[in-house]
Formats: sequence, C-alpha cells, structure tokens
Amino acid sequence: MEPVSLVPHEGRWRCPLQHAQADYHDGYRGRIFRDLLSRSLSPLHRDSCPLVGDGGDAGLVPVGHPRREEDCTRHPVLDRKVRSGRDLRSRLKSWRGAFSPRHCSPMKMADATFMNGDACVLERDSCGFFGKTHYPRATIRTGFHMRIPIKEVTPGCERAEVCGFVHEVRDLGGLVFLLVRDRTGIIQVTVPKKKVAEDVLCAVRDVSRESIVRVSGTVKAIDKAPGGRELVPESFEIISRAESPLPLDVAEKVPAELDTRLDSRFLDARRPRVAAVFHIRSVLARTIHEYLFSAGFVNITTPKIVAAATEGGTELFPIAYFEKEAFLNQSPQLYKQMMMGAGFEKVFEIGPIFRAEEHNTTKHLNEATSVDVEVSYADHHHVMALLEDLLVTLYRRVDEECRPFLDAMEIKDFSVPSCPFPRLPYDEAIAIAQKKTDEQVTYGDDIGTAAEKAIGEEMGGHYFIVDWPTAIKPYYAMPYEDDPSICKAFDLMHPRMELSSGAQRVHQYDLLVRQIQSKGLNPDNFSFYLLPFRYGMPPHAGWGLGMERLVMTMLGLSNIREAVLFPRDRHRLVP
RNA sequence: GCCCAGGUAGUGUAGUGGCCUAUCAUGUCGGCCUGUCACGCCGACGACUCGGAUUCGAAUUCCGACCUGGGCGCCA
Repeated sequence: MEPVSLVPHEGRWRCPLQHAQADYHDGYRGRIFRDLLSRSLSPLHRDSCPLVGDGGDAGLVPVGHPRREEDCTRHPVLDRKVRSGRDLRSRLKSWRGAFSPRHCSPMKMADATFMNGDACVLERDSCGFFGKTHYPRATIRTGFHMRIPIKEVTPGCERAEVCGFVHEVRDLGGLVFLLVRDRTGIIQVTVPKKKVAEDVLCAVRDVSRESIVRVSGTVKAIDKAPGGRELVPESFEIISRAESPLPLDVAEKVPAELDTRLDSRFLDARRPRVAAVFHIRSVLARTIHEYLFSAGFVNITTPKIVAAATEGGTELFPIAYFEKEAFLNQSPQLYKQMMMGAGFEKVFEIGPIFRAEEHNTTKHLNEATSVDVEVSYADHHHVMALLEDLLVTLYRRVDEECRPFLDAMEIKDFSVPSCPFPRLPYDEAIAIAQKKTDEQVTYGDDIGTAAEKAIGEEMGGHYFIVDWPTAIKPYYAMPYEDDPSICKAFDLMHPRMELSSGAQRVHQYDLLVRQIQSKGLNPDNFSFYLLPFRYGMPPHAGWGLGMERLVMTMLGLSNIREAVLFPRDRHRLVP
C-alpha cells in the first residue's frame, strides 16, 4: 500500500478515493474530518498522514501508512514527527486539547496505529474506557461506516455507503429500483427482492419518496444504470421517513407554481435546478469578497435599525424601538460615507436593505441584498471601472466554476460580457427613449420602465447611464463644477433592468447642506451624518449593487423571487 | 397605490347555466410484473377559496372579502 497521495480539490487538499472514501460529510463527521484534513494538509504538513474519522464506531482511521517503520509521520496537530502508534497515542492528551470542545465532546476519540496496511484503532467510549478494534486493510480502503458523496461512487468502487433522499421508486415486482439523491448527484439502488436480506426488503417496502435513507452495499458496473453503476444494498436504513403526499413534486413530473414552491421552499430547493441558483449565488458572494479583499477593501457592518431615512424618496418600514420610533435601513449609504470620514479609504458591505414600497413586480423585493462599496480619493470614473471589472470577473468565475450548475439549469448560452461597458449620457438615453417609444419622455424625467426597455434593446448589453440631472439624483451626488445642473452619478444597466447606481459624492460640508435643503429635506435630521464632513472628509465615490438583480439577470430568471431563498414581497412574510 | 387576469383533488390542469355523480396527468393505497430509467398494466382514493345575491337549477352569472399572477407607478 502506497502512502496516501494528496490532490487539490475544490480549494482543499484531499485524499483520492481509493484511500479514503470520505469527504464532505455534514455535521460532526465532516467537521472532524475536514478539521483534521485541513490541519494535516497545510503546506507545512504536506507529507503527514491524515486521520479520517466518522465519529461513530470506527473512531479515527489513518489513511495510507508509512512503508517502513522509519518512515516517520508528522503528526497533524502537534507538528512533530511521530515514530509509532504508541508514540502517537502518548500524545493523545495534548492532541485532544488542540480541538475545541464542540468538536470533541460528542465524539468518541480514538488513537490508531497500523501495521501492514491494517489499522488498529483505540476507541474511547463516553465513560472513558478504551477498547481496541482491528480493522483490516480492506475495510479502511472501502470506507467502513463511511458515507461517501454519490458522485464519487464510480463503477470502479467495490463497495459504498451513501446517504440521501429517495428520489424515485420503481417497483418492477421481483426487482425494485430506487434513485437516491444527495447534493452531488443521483445513484440507482437496485434491490433484487429474492436475493437481499429480509430487513432490507422490509425497509424498501416501507420507504416513501423523499425519505432520508442510508444504503450500503456492493457497487456493480452496469451500462444500463445511470452513471454506469448501481448499488446493491446489504443494508438499507430509513433514517427519516417522509410523509406523503408531498406538498410539491421534487422529481418534477408535475410543475408547481412559484407560490406553491415558495410555501415549501425547503422541498423546492431539493430540486437540482433550484439548488443551482443558490450555489451560483454563493460563488458570486465568495468571489465578491475575494475580489474586494484582494483590492484592499475593508469589510464593514452597518446598522439596519436606524432613526431616520437616509435619502428620502423611498418608504421605510417603521419599527418600535423601545420608547423611540425607528426604521429598517434602506441603504448603508450614509454609514459607508461616514467611514470615509473615519479614514478607512476602501470599504464594502454585503447586507440586507429594506424598502417599504408597495410594489408587486417580478423585479422588486421588500428585503433585498445590497453589495455596497465606497472608495476615498476616487471619482465616479474610478468606481465605474471597479464595478464593471468586478461584474466581468463574476461572470467569468461562474463560467469557469459553475458549469454543472449551469447545466442543471439548462443554461447553454452563458456569455461573459467584456469591458469597458458603454457610457451613455443621460440626455442621449432620453433621446433614444423619445425615438423608440410612444411615451412622452422629456429631459429631467426619471427613466421609466418602457424607456428603460427601449434603451436596453438599443444598447444590447451592460451599459452605464452617466451625467444625470442633479435634480433627479440624491443630494449626496456631486454636481459637475462646470455645469451644476448635471452630476457625477451613474446607473449600471442590464438590458432588462437597473443593477446598480452610484456616484462621486459631495464631500464639502457647505455644499452638502445646500443640496439637502434644495431637496426639501431638513439638515437638522442628518446631523449625525453631516458631522464627519466638518472634520476632514476625503473626496470619495461608491455604488450599491443589487445582488438579486445580478443573479436574476445573469441566470435569466424570470422572477426576482427565484434569486432569493425566502423572498419578502408585498404579500409574503412566511416562511 | 392604480389597471388587467385568475382562484377546481397534495401538485399541475379541463370544464363559462341543466349533459358534472366534475376531465386528464401526476400522486397515494391495493393487485400483477426481474432491468426500469417520466417503467408498464388493472382497480380504488382524493377538489369547485369564503360569504351573500340572481335562478326551478350555479364550479359556471352578479356583489363583497381574502388570496394569487401579470403590468404600471415608485424604486435597486
């Protein structure tokens, strides 16, 4: 048996399948396993011998083993060479201390040694007594008591244990086919009724669709089966039985309306095409973090409970805050600007925003996620360049990393936009709208839905609308010095809708006060916000990007509610 | 907030005054079936959002409530 070799996989080091058919467990098993693996596989410990634990009967099992006694194994946690199992065992106490109690307390901890490929595992029960269990090499190799991801069950496996949902049951009489699904894929479990044990047969007869089962048995390479392999169970356990009928059909034989789906979102999200949206959204969030951190941004968190409106305009949700009146924040705008006054220079926040508008459309939510960015010593050109580069980076990342999810959604024509996006001055945008629509559109109007659609068709891809009239943008947008009737504000548009708006901000106290007044607002209500502008405020610019709209336009979703797990709209407060 | 369209088994649907004891599919239950892959076949189960009105008779027409979808306004 060769020492275990480690391969990079989805950003982590892991053992190839033949050595340890275990990874990505949820719950304690996964945490222990990953924790051990990540500790042991830092570059310093590249050659160490990882331990694999399932937290159950098997305790912790070393994967691979040194070829000779003198092949020392670097202990994963102690970072020192361990000569033998006995040595390893003697370090158990301090080794245990390296884990937090939440990792250890429910587990049976174990120590292990190995000879000739076999493992001898010392297990401790809850009373603290040690027992000794001998696991032959074959057992380790096949992952005894180990759940493995379904996609990693290949025709080459001898044995496998999988856990997941019962996707479908097809009972042919003497032969039953069950499809078992986890987040990685679907495997066919084939039950020849005359050949399996009585308890397996009982469980198979009793199981319902979408129940959670654990199945272990032998893997057979069969061309007729999906994925070229099937699992013939030696044990079949119903871990959690699903009631029937189901609120909606997970196997997608019968379509369900969005409203029905949202009522049972947990079931809806079991459907691979729905789950794909949120896996991609997760990749987007991770990429935004990576991008902004590597560009030197500081992540901040600002209050969602506020005393007053930030911008006027939109309706706010009032809440009772002890003896005071308060609101849910519509935007982190004022707070991220204040952090410019704090000298943070580059900040970002990805967080919820709340709008109490009674709109009820496919592109509005009452609770949305905003990606907010603010940069000191920057103007609107700088932050537009940042925004378009980020957007292209996100598209490229999804294109590179999310193929299986795009396939699950049957998106075939995913294309990455290219920089730079056109900068369309507001007056030209109005001219296009006037030319292409019947609606009365004049300079100084906000761009309505029909105009937005007409301009989007003309532009064909992402574009910026720049040089807006100062009158229709918020007070914090910086007017041009040579023509104060227009300002350094911009909107990032997708042909279907607005994705982001931003501006270079007013950083001069006197001008800001005048602009607040000119919008008919009372500067006294903004004193907390205005204060930093009196004690040295760098020039700055920023934007806010609607996360759901980004997901929606990127994936061609017809309704923005598809881009949120649990949307909040005019009528929906539950779940 | 305004306008339009809807509300029929768990799910998705057909039915626009009497042929409705309400269609079909899926599902669930029972029966048959050893290579299915939307398995197939046979049988059963299961619904007209609520309240009021018109009518001999209402799932169907009218009024109201509640809920839903779409559009607009406003917004990101």
